[in-house]
Amino acid sequence: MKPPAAQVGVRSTRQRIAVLDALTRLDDFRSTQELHDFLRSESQEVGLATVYRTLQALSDTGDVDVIVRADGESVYRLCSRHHHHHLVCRRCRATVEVQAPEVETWAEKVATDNGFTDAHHVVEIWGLCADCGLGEDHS
Amino acid sequence: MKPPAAQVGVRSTRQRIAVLDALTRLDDFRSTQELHDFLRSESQEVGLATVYRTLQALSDTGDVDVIVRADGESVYRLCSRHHHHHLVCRRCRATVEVQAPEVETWAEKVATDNGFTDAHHVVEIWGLCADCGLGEDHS
DNA sequence: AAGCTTAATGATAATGATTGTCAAGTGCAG
DNA sequence: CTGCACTTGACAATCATTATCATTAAGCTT
Repeated sequence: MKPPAAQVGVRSTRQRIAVLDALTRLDDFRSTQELHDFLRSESQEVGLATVYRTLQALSDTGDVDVIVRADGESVYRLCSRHHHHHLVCRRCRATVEVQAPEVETWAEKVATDNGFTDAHHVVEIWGLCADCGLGEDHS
Repeated sequence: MKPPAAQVGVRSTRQRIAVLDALTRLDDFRSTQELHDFLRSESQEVGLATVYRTLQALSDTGDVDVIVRADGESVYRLCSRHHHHHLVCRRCRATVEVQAPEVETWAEKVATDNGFTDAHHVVEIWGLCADCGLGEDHS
């Protein structure tokens, strides 16, 4: 009557291992497309849809951090060593990574004080970098 | 030589007034599409593209707050002049406004230290509010 | 090792939010 | 009132992400 249920569960595939390995080595927030390009640059053939699916699964299980950038694109990073933020030039897109222990503490406190749990935060600073801000003249 | 420059600046149009008015009455984070639907439900005919443009302009001038939801969609809400941040429940979307003088100072310093000028920043804290975090069980 | 069940993959179409285009409309200084 | 630059709106174009579905392969079972 009952078919002999072959198996149930998550399988370990070449593709998943490749994505996880890439995340380990990149160690920074990357979009799905970037991860996909990176894998291709190493001749690791993994379908784009599979990268999407894998990242989604990893984020569901909490193995990777996800943040949604200002343009709406999601970026992923292996959970979760040194958390840092970004200072971005709104003109040339130059990016500086910023550490901010005090902000981490502050965010955690704000969340706790308001009864929130399991809090994450996103901090982005936009401005004009030294080069772009020189002859700048906008109201 | 110089053409008699009819005018320069932002104009007050029926559409912009309608969007602003809708934001005033809704008083909560709404997506562009939601705003557009709301306007149509009141027979306020405003093109979708115009709603997008208006919200974008308002966010550029700092008249509305923008946050990017977890699904990548941007949502807007009229905001008071004073700069503040948000603590948002990722489940029920309850929002708490947060003041953070120390973060303002920090962001300004980070920008200046790196040669950036005219800096703005966005700080969002996501978590589970007291209600939603109660029987929570996510690995 | 071979069979077998079903999760996983990948090529591609579909979706949905947002932006670009451009002819037609309109606020407002003169 | 007039003219022009700012705006609008209908629709095409983008672009990230998701759905589809036939094919491949992980890993129990025998």
